[in-house]
Amino acid sequence: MRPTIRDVARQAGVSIATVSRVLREHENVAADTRQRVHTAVAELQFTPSRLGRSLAERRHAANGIVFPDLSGPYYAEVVLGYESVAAELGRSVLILSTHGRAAAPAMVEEIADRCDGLVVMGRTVPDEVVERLSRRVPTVLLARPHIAGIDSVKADNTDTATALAEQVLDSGARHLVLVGDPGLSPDLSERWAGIERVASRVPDVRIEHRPTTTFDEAAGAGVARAMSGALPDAFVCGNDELALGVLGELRSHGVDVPGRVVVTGWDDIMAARYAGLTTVRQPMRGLGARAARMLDEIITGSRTEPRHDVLPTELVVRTSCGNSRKETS
Amino acid sequence: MRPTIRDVARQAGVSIATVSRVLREHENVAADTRQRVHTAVAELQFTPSRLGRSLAERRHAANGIVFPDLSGPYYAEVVLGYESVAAELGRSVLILSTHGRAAAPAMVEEIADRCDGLVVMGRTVPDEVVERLSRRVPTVLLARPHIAGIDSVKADNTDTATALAEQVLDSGARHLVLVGDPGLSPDLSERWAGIERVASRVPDVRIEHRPTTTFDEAAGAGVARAMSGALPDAFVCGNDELALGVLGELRSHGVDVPGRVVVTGWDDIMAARYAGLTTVRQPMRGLGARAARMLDEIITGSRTEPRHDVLPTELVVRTSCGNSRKETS
DNA sequence: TAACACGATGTAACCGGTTACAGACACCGG
DNA sequence: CCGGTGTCTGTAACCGGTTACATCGTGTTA
Repeated sequence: MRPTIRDVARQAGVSIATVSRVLREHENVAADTRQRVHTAVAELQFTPSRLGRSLAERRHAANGIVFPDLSGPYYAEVVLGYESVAAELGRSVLILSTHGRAAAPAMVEEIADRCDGLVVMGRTVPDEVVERLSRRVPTVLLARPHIAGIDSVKADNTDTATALAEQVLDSGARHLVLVGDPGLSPDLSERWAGIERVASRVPDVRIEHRPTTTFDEAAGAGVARAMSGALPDAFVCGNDELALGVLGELRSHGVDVPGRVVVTGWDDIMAARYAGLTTVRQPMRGLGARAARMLDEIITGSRTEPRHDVLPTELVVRTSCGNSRKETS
Repeated sequence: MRPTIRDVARQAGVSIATVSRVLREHENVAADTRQRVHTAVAELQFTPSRLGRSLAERRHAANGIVFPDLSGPYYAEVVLGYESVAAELGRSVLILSTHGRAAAPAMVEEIADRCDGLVVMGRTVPDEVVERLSRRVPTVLLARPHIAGIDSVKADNTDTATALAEQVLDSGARHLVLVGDPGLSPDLSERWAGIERVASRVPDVRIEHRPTTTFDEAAGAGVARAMSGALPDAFVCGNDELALGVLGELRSHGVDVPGRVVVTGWDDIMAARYAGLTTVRQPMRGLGARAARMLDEIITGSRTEPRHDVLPTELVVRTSCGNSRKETS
């Protein structure tokens, strides 16, 4: 059995209060008493129980983050950014991947009860769950639409969607297919809205939607295959994985990209560079890091007014749309 | 203030023991009493405190995983596999990225104190720390050399290193450069050993080492640049990121791959497919999942003998070494 | 009808820390 | 020599649950 503070107290011949004082580095402990306690701690190899301490202090010194899935570079990078700031602030990190599970709300409640603050990402649990949660524990939304009174961080979708739309239209494309279900990701509806706004100002533009149930390469390839009979001028995809799927399917059938069709993605994952994909770079780690700091502000109470941050994104033009020369940057 | 079990007891007109019994679904509680408790719970929106419960039950219902970094697809995938099994087993997941920080051992001890079991990956903390840890909490090593008495899982390095070496030598290469520091990753030394064993059986093979301090593309590009004056026949890289860096550098200088030089990686990350990189596929999620199950076996006590599992890996031949036709599988 | 078993419930002691409060003791000035 | 002040330390009451054990009332059996 692991030693407790009472064992240390007995060994040092003092009370548990004194042991606690020494460990918490309180003042007003005589030097020789402090020494005796330290010796006892060392002899017993005592480390205070995190549980006991948390219960008494009424804080966990841990934060949580909830995301739909960790596959694909996007979420992993966000979580990494989050973890690194949380660690710097002396907090452990709990993760929960909801993975489309029906039990997600219960799982989120469970994790909420283990930490002092929680970040909830995009497509994980419904708004009413988030609202209930946020009443119990400080909450920051990440890549999710605002909810009144709850902090949020997201990457810009609208401005860069505009730039992306211009790039696509500049390439001469008029028949655009938007790949990905905006119902599955709040980011997507903003992106599509931005693109449609630009498109509406140009004559003869035709926009078609192709929702997918997942956001992976297989889904992208499926869309491209289904349209192989009547190709549009452009596949504008909701993320890079979809776009890479489209691109792979087209290229394997000898379709000239960007000559015949242009393709764009979103996120700028590593593979996008190697595939020459035109896309939008998001500050993935920055999102996680910012969320961690905002959460800390709420937890420590250094800020009380809610904040809604939008981090800038950047259009990255490569060969798949609008840049004829080879590029690997 | 959040309601406690005593508030519920008062509201329902019963004792806290009865409330606990109802919540834990013990038998021997009268139906109407149970009903009253449930009503009180609902009215107060009571949820038991995880801390109080953990303290009394002396278990956390949480597991931890420690890894060096989450950047790059490898660790993210492993963590994902781990999380999904842990969630299935009803355990929350704590993550800790040591990130080369000097304070890593202390951080690991901290996280160890928050969970019922811990997975420690490759290059995070020294063996003596792991041994101390494993005396306190069930531990599984992942992608780390065995330590007597401590469970471990890893992907096969030796067999596939043999296959890879044969592939490289079959391509005609005789002057091989091994990129990546085996001191930084236990996996690497096994891979290099396997390759050198094969090479030693072929006449006139010359092997050179080029350690790098990191495992990213920049490091790979740096090595290729440094050798541009006197190119070897093959760059055999410790992971895909290094290989992609090498490949990018070579191609941007018009070096013919695989005509003039062949390049191989390890891991089979997504970008490898798009870059046509010959590499070795690791069951990344499988590693995480297996570790989670092994840990569960130790925690529940369903197994007491240590186990050392090795998961199979697979050589994936693409254009960068040994396969002339285009491939995107 | 008394003895007994058993089901339902409460009491209180844990789990392992923190900390308010009180007490003991030494030293000071009037 | 006495009251006041300040330092050091211990007692005990928390934090919020679980559970062994005691208690009480009822139905069953000899």
